[in-house]
Amino acid sequence: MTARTTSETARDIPEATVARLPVYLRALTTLVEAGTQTCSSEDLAAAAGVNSAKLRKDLSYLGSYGTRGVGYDVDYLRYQIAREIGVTQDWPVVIVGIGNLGHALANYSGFRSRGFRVVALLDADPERHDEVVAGVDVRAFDDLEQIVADQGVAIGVIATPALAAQAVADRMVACGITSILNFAPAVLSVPDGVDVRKVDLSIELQILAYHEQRKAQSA
Amino acid sequence: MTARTTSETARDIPEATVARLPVYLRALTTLVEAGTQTCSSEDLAAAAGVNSAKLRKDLSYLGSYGTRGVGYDVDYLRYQIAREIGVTQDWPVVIVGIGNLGHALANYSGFRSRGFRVVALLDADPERHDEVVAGVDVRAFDDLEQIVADQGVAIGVIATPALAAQAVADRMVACGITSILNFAPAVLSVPDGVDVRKVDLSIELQILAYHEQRKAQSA
DNA sequence: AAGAGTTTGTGAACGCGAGAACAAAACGAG
DNA sequence: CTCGTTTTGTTCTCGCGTTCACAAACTCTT
Ligand SMILES: NC(=O)c1ccc[n+]([C@@H]2O[C@H](COP(=O)([O-])OP(=O)(O)OC[C@H]3O[C@@H](n4cnc5c(N)ncnc54)[C@H](O)[C@@H]3O)[C@@H](O)[C@H]2O)c1
Ligand SMILES: NC(=O)c1ccc[n+]([C@@H]2O[C@H](COP(=O)([O-])OP(=O)(O)OC[C@H]3O[C@@H](n4cnc5c(N)ncnc54)[C@H](O)[C@@H]3O)[C@@H](O)[C@H]2O)c1
Repeated sequence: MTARTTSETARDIPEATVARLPVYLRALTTLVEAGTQTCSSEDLAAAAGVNSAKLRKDLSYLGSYGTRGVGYDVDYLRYQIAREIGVTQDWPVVIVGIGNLGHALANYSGFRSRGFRVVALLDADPERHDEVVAGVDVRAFDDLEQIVADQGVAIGVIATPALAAQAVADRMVACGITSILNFAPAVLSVPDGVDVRKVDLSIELQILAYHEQRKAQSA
Repeated sequence: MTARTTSETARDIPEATVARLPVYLRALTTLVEAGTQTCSSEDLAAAAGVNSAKLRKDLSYLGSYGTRGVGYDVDYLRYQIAREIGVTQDWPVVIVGIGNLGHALANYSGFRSRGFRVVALLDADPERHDEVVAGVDVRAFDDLEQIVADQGVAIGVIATPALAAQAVADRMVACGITSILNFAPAVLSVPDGVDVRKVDLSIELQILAYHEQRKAQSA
C-alpha cells in the first residue's frame, strides 16, 4: 500500500500497462457478449493473449476489483477499465486527409463503439468537398480551427501524404489539439504536452520481413 | 567483440533495435532524396526522432559501417540496413478481406517502394470478385493455397472482420504462410514459428484518450 | 466452525533497453 | 610528424517491465 501523492485517483499507471488496458477492455467486451458473468485472471489473460501474472499486476494499478478465490465480475471490471482509460463518454475526433486511408477510417464503425465520434473529415483538395463519407461531409482543411473550437476536439488523426503531415500537425497543435494519431510515414515534432502516436504499416511489414529472412537463413 | 555463435552473419539483434531499423531506413531514404552524401549519428538520429546514442548502439549490432570523425555514408548505410532487414528484394504479400481497409491497403503505393509486392487480393464475398483494385483483381479466398504455393508467399495481411480472422489465419498457416499482419481486433493463436503483428487503431486512440483524460484532470 | 480448495494481489528476482560517458579512430592543420 | 578536433563504437549504470512465487482472502463442503 503506497501513500497517494495527491488526491484520490492520482495513481501512476506504467505506460506498458496503459497500452494493454484497451486489450483487456476488448477481451472483457467479448466475454460480456458471450454472456460470461465472472472470470478468473487466467481466463481473461487467455482471452487477451497475455501472461496471467502480468494481467493481475496491471489490474492492481487500477485498484482491487477482484475477489480472491472467485475472480473478477466481468461487467464491473469492464466499467472500471473503461473509466480509467476515459472512454465512458465519447471523444470527438477529426480526421485530416480523406484519401484511400481516410475513407477507410471514416467508414470504420469500430470507432464509435469504442468511445470515439468522428465529428469532421477535412481535406485540402476542393474536389473532395462535395463528398459525404459515412454520413459526415468532407470539409475544407481551413475549417479546422472553427470545428475544433466548436466541438471541443482534443484528438486529431492525420492521414495525409507524408510531406503535408508536419504542417497539418502544426495547425492542429496551434488550435488546441493535444493528441495526434499519425498514419503518415513522417517524424512529427510537436511541443511538450502534445502526444503523438504513429501507426506505420510499412514498418510492421519490414519487421516481419526481418524475421522471415532469419527463418529462411537458419533453414 | 563477442564470438560468433554459428556462421558469419549470425548476429542477434535485439527486438527493440529491429523495430527501429525501418525508421532509420526511411530517414536515410529521405536524406538520399535530399542529396545528402554523409551524415553524423546526430543528424540521422534527429531525422529518425531518436537519441543519437541509441542510434549508434543500434547500428553497432549490424557492424561497423561508420567512419570515426566523419560519420556514415548515407547510401552505403541505407543498403546495409535494407539488407539486414531483408528488403533488398521484394517480398510477395497476399491481402485477405478487401473491404474498406483492404481497398486502402491495396491502393497504397508505399508497399511497393519499401520491399513488398501485393500479389493477390482475396475476399470471401463473391460480389467482390469482379473488381480490380490497383491493377490486381480480387479473387476467391479459396484460391489462397494455389497462390501461396505458386508465388512462394510468406507474408499475409488480414483485413477481415474480427470473427473471421482466426479462421483466415489458420488457413494461411496451413498453406505455409509464416508471417501475419493482422488488422482485425482479435487475438490470433498460431503455432510456434509463425510471427503475428497486430495493428489496432482503436487501441492507439484509447491510449491517447487515457493521456488526454489525465491532462484534463490535472488542469 | 474448521478445513480444503481457489484465486487474487504483491514482494522479490531477473533481464532487457535507454542513455550517459568515454576511449579509440579518423582526419586536417601546421 | 604531431596535435587538436570530430565522431564513432562500446562500456557501464540505472530504471522499467516481466515473471515467479507465495501469503492473504474468499468460498464451499462437511
Ligand atoms: N493507404 C494505405 O493503406 C496506407 C497505409 C499506410 C500508410 N499510409 C499513409 O497514409 C497517408 C494517406 O494515405 P492515402 O493512401 O490515403 O493517400 P491519398 O493520397 O489517397 O490521400 C491523401 C489525402 O490527403 C489530402 N491532403 C493532401 N495534403 C493535405 C493537406 N495539407 N491538408 C489536408 N489534406 C491534405 C489529399 O487531398 C488526399 O485526399 C499517407 O501518408 C500514406 O503514406 C496509407
Ligand atoms: N476500416 C478501418 O479503418 C479499420 C480500422 C481499424 C481496424 N479495422 C479492422 O479491419 C477489419 C476490416 O475492416 P473493414 O472496415 O475493411 O471491414 P469491411 O467489412 O469493409 O471488410 C471486410 C471484408 O472482409 C471480407 N470477408 C469477411 N469474411 C471473410 C473471410 N472469412 N475470408 C475472406 N474475406 C472475408 C468481407 O467480404 C469484406 O469484404 C475489421 O476487422 C476492422 O475491425 C478497420
